[in-house]
Amino acid sequence: MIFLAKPISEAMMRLSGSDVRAAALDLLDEVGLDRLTMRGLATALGVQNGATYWHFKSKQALLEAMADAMLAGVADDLSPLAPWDRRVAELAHRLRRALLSRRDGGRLFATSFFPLPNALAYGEALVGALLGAGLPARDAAWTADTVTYYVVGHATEEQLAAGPPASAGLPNSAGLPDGADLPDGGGPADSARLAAALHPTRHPSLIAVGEHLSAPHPAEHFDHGLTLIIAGIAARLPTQPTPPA
Amino acid sequence: MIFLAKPISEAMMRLSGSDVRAAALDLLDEVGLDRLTMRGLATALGVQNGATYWHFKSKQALLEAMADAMLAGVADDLSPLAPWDRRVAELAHRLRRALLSRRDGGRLFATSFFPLPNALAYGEALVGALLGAGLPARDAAWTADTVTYYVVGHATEEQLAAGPPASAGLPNSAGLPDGADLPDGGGPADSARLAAALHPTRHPSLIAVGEHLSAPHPAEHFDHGLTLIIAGIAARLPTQPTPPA
DNA sequence: ACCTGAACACCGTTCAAGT
DNA sequence: ACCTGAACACCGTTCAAGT
Repeated sequence: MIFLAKPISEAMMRLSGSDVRAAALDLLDEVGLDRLTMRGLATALGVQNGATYWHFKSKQALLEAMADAMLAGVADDLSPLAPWDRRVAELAHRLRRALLSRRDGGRLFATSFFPLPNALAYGEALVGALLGAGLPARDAAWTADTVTYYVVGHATEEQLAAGPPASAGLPNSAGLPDGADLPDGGGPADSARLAAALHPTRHPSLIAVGEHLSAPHPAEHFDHGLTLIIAGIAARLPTQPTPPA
Repeated sequence: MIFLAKPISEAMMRLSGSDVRAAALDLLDEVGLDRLTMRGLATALGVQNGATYWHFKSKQALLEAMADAMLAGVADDLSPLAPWDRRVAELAHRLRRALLSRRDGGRLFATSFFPLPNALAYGEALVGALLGAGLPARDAAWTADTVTYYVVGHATEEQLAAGPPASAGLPNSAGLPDGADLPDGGGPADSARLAAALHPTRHPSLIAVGEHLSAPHPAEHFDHGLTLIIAGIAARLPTQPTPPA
């Protein structure tokens, strides 16, 4: 009993940086980004308030580490012989999946800064695919930005539409009845608010497309825009689209 | 003197909701979104702490009002006879300009919710242009989303790259020497950090496009992606692109 | 109607001191 | 090396009471 290699209980265990990061990601799923607090994290870890600051110098540093951890594996084993457009689509889908894997993951990533390892691996693979398609350096870099803005923007909106019960109002909403009533998030409330704001003569086009303004099938919605962007890339490729004439 | 229609000094004046909103937008320019505080706003207005809560029920409500005020006029006088692609480009440029008109305007808009009047007017004009191009309802609605994600994502990144001295670290950085040393923001520091993180064998593509990763000409960078998206829209139009064969 | 004064329930961060 | 205890300097929000 005395020389157990790993203690069974986690209580009284010393923390590692990745313990802190993992607990922070779990807490994020529980409470959302706006309610994620260093004090709450310390409580979840069973330590005192300042303890986490030995592992991360600031909340911002922890958030960046969380963002990058969320992207683990996004660029792994990407088939290098697949055509460029399939590789781009695959990377976009993987980034989307990574961002959706945690509550408010899109916003978390968006407020982070760039040069962390998994984000770099994603960028490397994406730019590589675009260079492979024949784009010149400048176009490859800038096109990668366009794709990434789209993926992050889409994921952020999707998560905002799905789950603002705990993160919409700022930190305080203290006495909510913990309602897990609605099946799929906050969609219906949002689209009702939107419908109420539409005006028959001022917003004829919005009313004409009405039902499609709040997309109930985010995956289809995502693919629509992604396909659009990839079509735009293809249309500008040096040689490919129009056979010589 | 006694019956002056409008008092000369603003001191002791009662506030209107738009006074509060305007002061909040000015304060945003001064301190950035992360340091924008209800208490600082009250101080700037020369009133006590809780005074602003008579005009806006919460900080979130004020932020939404600010976001929409920032968009004032985005959809005004849009030439209805211009071709669809010019109208889309014009709207995208106008939204960009609106977001850039205030510090952290992109982030402010992104964390806001949708159905406010100026945002609706923008959406109406954009969807109208896309319907006019011949897109079916669903495609028009979803394509408008794609364009808007791009514009907001781009503006957010541009402002993040340009000005994080006051909003990068969370609210506390108390004792900074108020340095207005660097000419154009924080660009060089960021690209140095990025260059340092690049690894010759792990990131060959990123290194190959190196100089283009941090774009010094945001307007060109913006147009690149916008043109790409518009080309993607054109490529999917029901009839236009390929003459019958 | 509009604001003050004062409180309530929080925050992120630092840092001597302990082990 | 890793954490405690306690403090510092803040927050958003509410609300009786004033005018």
